[in-house]
Amino acid sequence: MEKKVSQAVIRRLPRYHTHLRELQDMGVTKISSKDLGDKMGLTASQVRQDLNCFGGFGQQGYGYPVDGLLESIGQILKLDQIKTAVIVGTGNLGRAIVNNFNFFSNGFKLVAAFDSDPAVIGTEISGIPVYDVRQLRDYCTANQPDVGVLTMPKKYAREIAGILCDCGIRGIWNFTNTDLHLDIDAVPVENVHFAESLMVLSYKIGEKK
Amino acid sequence: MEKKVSQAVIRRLPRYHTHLRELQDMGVTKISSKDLGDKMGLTASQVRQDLNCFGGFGQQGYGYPVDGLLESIGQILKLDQIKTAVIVGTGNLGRAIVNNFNFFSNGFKLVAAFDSDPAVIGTEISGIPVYDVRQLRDYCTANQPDVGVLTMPKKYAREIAGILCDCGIRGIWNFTNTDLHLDIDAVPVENVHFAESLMVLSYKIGEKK
DNA sequence: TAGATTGTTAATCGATTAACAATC
DNA sequence: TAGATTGTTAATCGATTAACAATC
Repeated sequence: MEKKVSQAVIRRLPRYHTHLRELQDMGVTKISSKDLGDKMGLTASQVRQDLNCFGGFGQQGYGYPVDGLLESIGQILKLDQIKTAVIVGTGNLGRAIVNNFNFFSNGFKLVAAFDSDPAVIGTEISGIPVYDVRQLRDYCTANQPDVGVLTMPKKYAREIAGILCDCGIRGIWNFTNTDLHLDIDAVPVENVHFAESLMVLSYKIGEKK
Repeated sequence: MEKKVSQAVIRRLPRYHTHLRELQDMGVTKISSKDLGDKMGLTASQVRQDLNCFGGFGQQGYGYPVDGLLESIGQILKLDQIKTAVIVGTGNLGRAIVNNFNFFSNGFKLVAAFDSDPAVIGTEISGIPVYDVRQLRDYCTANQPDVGVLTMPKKYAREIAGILCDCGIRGIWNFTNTDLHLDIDAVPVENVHFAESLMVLSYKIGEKK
């Protein structure tokens, strides 16, 4: 694509994907921008504008084919290109993610976990080996994982992110409730900040009072 | 406040709070909109516009007092008003949240957990009692918690959300990777959608390629 | 006082919505 | 064909940035 796509549109892409998959599961084969918009809480116009950032997936007088559009959005999101991930930190949250998160359906394969606790180093979690965090640099240099998942205490976030960037990581999925300021800003960071989310909820509740 | 504050501003409030707390910890007593903006990746102008949605916290020629501004933003976010929360679902993610998430520093007190697994019903997790999910309606009717945290499998999300709304819940913190469409849209929902976040990262990595 | 920096208005920029010709 | 619905341009709306008088 030539013209850059706005952040707002990018953040809606996964939602299109999810809703289209739902439609597919229900056996729906075509959908109009109007109906898809209603389902997602968007206007028909916005749906068409969003999709046309990437190409003309619809057909006049008909609508959009669910299967085709779902596949196209999957390709735009690169879900069809399997990328590898390592996770640093196997406390409760890290463990929850390793055990339950379906990396594969989001285009990822989790290949290794790292921790500093001797009690878990050398074990496996759901089939993923846990290595000593001191081996992180060597491992990443040798294996070139695509993404690092940060689930360790926030005080180590900068240091670990630095190591990952040194080794050529391509993206960071950050759960540490810290704004990472990477030296290399070519490395995209996606934050999942529980605390910020809950504070927003706190605010909204206050408003409704 | 009279004029409604935009979503974009609201989502930045927790970040102001976090960064101001950092400054406070470093012993900084005053900060200009310029310096705060630099720290957060915003323009000085935007910082001033944002803060002036809620009041004039600064002083010409001086800047903003860190302590005072931090406290004011805490009040805007209602962090000083303790609200109660119940969590539904004590799998890995639910357990991770119960064990590790600091509800208190975000203005909440977690009071109960619910699950359907007989093996955990009747136990405690970090001091929080786990009840049978079938008791959820009665418990909420009797105790009127403010917020429900959804960490159960997504297929139950609608049903549980319905029960919570029936009982007068004031907000929902939704981890189920589903868009909840509540009947009562007076109840705010905050989503923490891991899959959407990772898909966005997948997209961004693809762009950098 | 002079310098710094706010609060606030105006200008710009970008995103959403509306409109409609194209066309299946 | 007639009806439906897209792709796309134009209009509107809202958010960000710039500018500057007020003032500490």
